[in-house]
Order: sequence, then C-alpha cells, then structure tokens
Amino acid sequence: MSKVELLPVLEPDADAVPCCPPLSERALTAEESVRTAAMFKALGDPVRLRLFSLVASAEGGEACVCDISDVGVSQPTVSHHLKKLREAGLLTSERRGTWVYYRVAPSVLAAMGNLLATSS
Amino acid sequence: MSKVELLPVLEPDADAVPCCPPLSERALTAEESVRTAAMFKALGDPVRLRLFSLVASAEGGEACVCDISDVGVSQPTVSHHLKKLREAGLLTSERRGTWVYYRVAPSVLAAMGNLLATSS
DNA sequence: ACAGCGCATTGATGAATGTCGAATCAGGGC
DNA sequence: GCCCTGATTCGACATTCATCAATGCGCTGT
Repeated sequence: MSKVELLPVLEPDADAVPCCPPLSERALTAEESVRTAAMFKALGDPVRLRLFSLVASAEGGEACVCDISDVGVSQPTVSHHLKKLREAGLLTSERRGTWVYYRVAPSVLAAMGNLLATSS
Repeated sequence: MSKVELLPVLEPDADAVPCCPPLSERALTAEESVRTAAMFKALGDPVRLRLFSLVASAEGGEACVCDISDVGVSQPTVSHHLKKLREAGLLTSERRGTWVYYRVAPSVLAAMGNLLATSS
C-alpha cells in the first residue's frame, strides 16, 4: 500500500528531470542526451503520442484507460504503450476502484518545452 | 508581390509544420500524431539528439559535419543520423566547397516547443 | 462465493532500427 | 590527370520494437 497523495502538483518528486538547458544555448553531453532522448523516444510513436495528448488534454488533468483506449490498437497494446510512457517518466498512474487513471507527470512538459525554447 | 526578404525568421516557408495546437489544449488526431511523432522519433536517439543540439548551439547557427562528428560512433553512422534528421525536417544541409554545413530548420523548434507549452 | 469487467502481463512474431566496414561520390591541390 | 580528404551510400548483422492472442490479477456487484 503506497502513499495516498492528494496534492495535485509540486510535491518534491524523485523522478523529476531538471536536465534541461535550452538546446540553442549549449550542446548536450552524452549522458544528458541518453536521458533526454528516452523521453523524446517515448513520444516518438503515433499511438503513444496520441495517448499522451489524450491524457494531457483530459478534464481534470487525468483520464481513465477506458476513456482513451479507442486509438485503433488492441487493449494489451494500449496497456503496453501506457507502461512505456510511465517508465519514461511522462505519465503517472493510480488505481481507484475499478479503473486506473493516468495523468501527466508534473514538470516534465515544462522541462521539455524549455529544452526546445526558441531563445532567438 | 510584396517581396519579404531578409527577415531572419517567420518567412512563409513551405516545409513549415503548422501542425501544433498545444497538447494540454486538445488531443491530437490520428493523422496529426503520425506526423508529429516522426519528429519526436527523430530526436529519440541519443546520438541524433546530441548531433541536433550541437547544430542548434553552434556559432552562426550552422555547423560543419567535421566539427560535430566526435560523438562516439563511426563517421558513416553520423552521416546516417544526420540524414534522418534531415528527412524529419529538423535540419537542412548545404554543401560549400569541401564541407557540408547543417543548420536547424526554422520554425520547427518553435512548433515543437509550442506543442509542449505549459498552458497551466 | 461467484461471475463479470477493467487493466496488466506473457509469449511469440514480423518489421524497423542502429551500427559497422567497404565502397563510392564530390572537391581541392599537386 | 592523380591523389588526398570529407561526406554519403551500400550491404550485412544483431538488437530493439510494435503488435496481437491468450492468460492472469484486482475490484465490484449479485
């Protein structure tokens, strides 16, 4: 039984990724590239990107799997992709009763957006 | 014909990718997901992301292949990855004499950044 | 307790990907 | 013309990946 957290955002989570100086400013090191590429890779599949956008744009910031499963692939495949997104640190999941809810990991969107920021 | 020239950015180029409503705002369609995922996928490899960052952070906005080839893989592999980035619309290349110079495709960084924009 | 539903895991398979060495192409200088 | 250097292309190989059907697990009513 894990901690039941009700705080919506901004608790000091361990898997936060502070990794990101804007790309236009400084080249990434080899190690930074590995960690950051894993996130881009997670969004680099059409089905996953669609699932992620469905969660990111969902009411209340979260979505039940049953609400986003209609993306043209089988149910196990949806589960597989959601797992990948979780492992990449992009989504978090929580079971409440019958359903499992996914939400976007806080600070991850901001970090990636910052990385691609147009400093020009 | 009002000739717009010399503007550093924002000229209406053909390969611009207008694809992008912020993710937090609206879910992507299947077709949008395919096109956009291709870009994330291109950045989803450590070597490619590093090469891209080297070009993006280079002096004058461009870099010779010879200047960014030291990323731990063979030179044909570097060329292969640069081609992938070119095909994804993220980089453009130009040969000047002996060397080939790469630069970041304008408006692509902005489009991807916009997609990940934190509307919160 | 049992049946039913939601979601995750397993195992298998065909396709895509990253990597290299060798060969090839393109320019510049001798 | 000939060679040297920079860069791309080719062929091959091992690994990873996306996908599915079948199965397992957790929870909820009845």
